[in-house]
Amino acid sequence: MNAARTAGSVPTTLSTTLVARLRDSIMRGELLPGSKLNLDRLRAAFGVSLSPLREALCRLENDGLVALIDQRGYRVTPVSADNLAEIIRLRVELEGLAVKESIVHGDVAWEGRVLGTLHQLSRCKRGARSTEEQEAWETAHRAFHAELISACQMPLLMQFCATLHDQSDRYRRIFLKKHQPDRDVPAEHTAIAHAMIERRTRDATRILREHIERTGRNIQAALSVA
Amino acid sequence: MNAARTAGSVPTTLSTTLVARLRDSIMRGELLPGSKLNLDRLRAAFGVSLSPLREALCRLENDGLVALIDQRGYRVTPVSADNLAEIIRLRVELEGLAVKESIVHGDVAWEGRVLGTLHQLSRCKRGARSTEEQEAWETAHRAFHAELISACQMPLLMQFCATLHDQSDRYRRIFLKKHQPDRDVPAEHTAIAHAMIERRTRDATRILREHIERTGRNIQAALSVA
DNA sequence: TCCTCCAAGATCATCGATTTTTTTTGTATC
DNA sequence: GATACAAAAAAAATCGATGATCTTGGAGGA
Repeated sequence: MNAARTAGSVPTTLSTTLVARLRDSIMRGELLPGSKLNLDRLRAAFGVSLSPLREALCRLENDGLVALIDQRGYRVTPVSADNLAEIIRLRVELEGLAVKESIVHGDVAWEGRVLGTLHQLSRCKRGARSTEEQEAWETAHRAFHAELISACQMPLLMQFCATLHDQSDRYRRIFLKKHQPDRDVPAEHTAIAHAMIERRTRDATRILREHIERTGRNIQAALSVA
Repeated sequence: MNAARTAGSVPTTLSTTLVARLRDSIMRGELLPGSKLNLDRLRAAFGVSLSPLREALCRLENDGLVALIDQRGYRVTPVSADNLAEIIRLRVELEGLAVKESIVHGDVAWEGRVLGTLHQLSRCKRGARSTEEQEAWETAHRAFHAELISACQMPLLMQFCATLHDQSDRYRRIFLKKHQPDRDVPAEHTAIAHAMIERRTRDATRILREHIERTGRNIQAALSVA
């Protein structure tokens, strides 16, 4: 899963391109949680045939963004407080484990990549005006978190983390649209990166946990109002 | 994922039926790890068209049993010592977490279901002669492990565990085909079940870990010979 | 003898149309 | 006015065929 995002190669098939386009629509909340996905309308909207569309949707199922019910088509995965709570809980557990392993196995090249993505992220403006700036921040943010755990030498774990991260991002992007950052997020990112590079395992996992859980609480608050 | 297996409803679409049939073929090792899956031959072999076949394969990707490469078709997921090691490691971590939560949230009905599946498992003969008996044991074994963690109230975690369990089962079924059980597996199952019901969290997680890791070591041994 | 390039065959990806199932709508009955 | 049934419409699932891409094997040249 996340093939279109993690693979370095250029997407060559229509299906693969569609996966990315559909994912963006869902992540941005254009396709609302729980809403039915009419295949014929989607087909027309994206200008493709049914085969690649079905395949793309099937691949999004891996990422937990859509769900298929036999004879009844696809729906965007619904949101709920319970579901969000589990995502947060699992992110803490799994990213925590991945961070520990990354600290053990990371070499100098990895340290460089972590600082590199941190720098790129710092150059993006949060709460940006334009959509492009916002997208740039999202991409950089995702890349940074992926890089932190990239040295853990556990591909499956990295995949689980990426899936959970995507799902949690969807909640954040839908429910914290107008939310002004109430805390110094860049400082938190810097703190995590340095703790990891300096092999302060306890600090790294603690800061990461607080980082994830605080975002989770903010979303929960917005979710319970809606 | 694992929809065909976990859902109580009867599979109604061709795709859903195909998922189960293909899964069995891969789990049994009939379709060899790393082997290319020729769509045309599979289509003919199963007597279906390309559309449901592609969809079924796509769904098996979720379970990590096949992998798609653009313009180059599907392959059965290859096996490796590293991959197995990660599966074992993650099973210990994730099932361990799920067991703890299940112990916290499990009620009397759950205790009953655990003992029920344990009993059914005990009535199946391991290392059975016939294929049917072997399949019956596999099904009962999977159901037992699923029931242990069914009270954890974390659907995503249960899904992760089911996926990892399937993958680890594939290794066991392929590489321990002729393997005679070298230990008292039924006693281990009984010990885990009772530890959980009696809320001895430390015992439960420890026995489960040993259970998983010992099987893992046996497979690793067979794998390194092959 | 070995390498490179090209054409033929095989295979994957996509399409438009058909079949099957579900959902909606309209009508008759209680 | 509500409920049950039947027909029509909508939608999903599947199919067979076409177009695009990759792979294989052989001819030509170094």
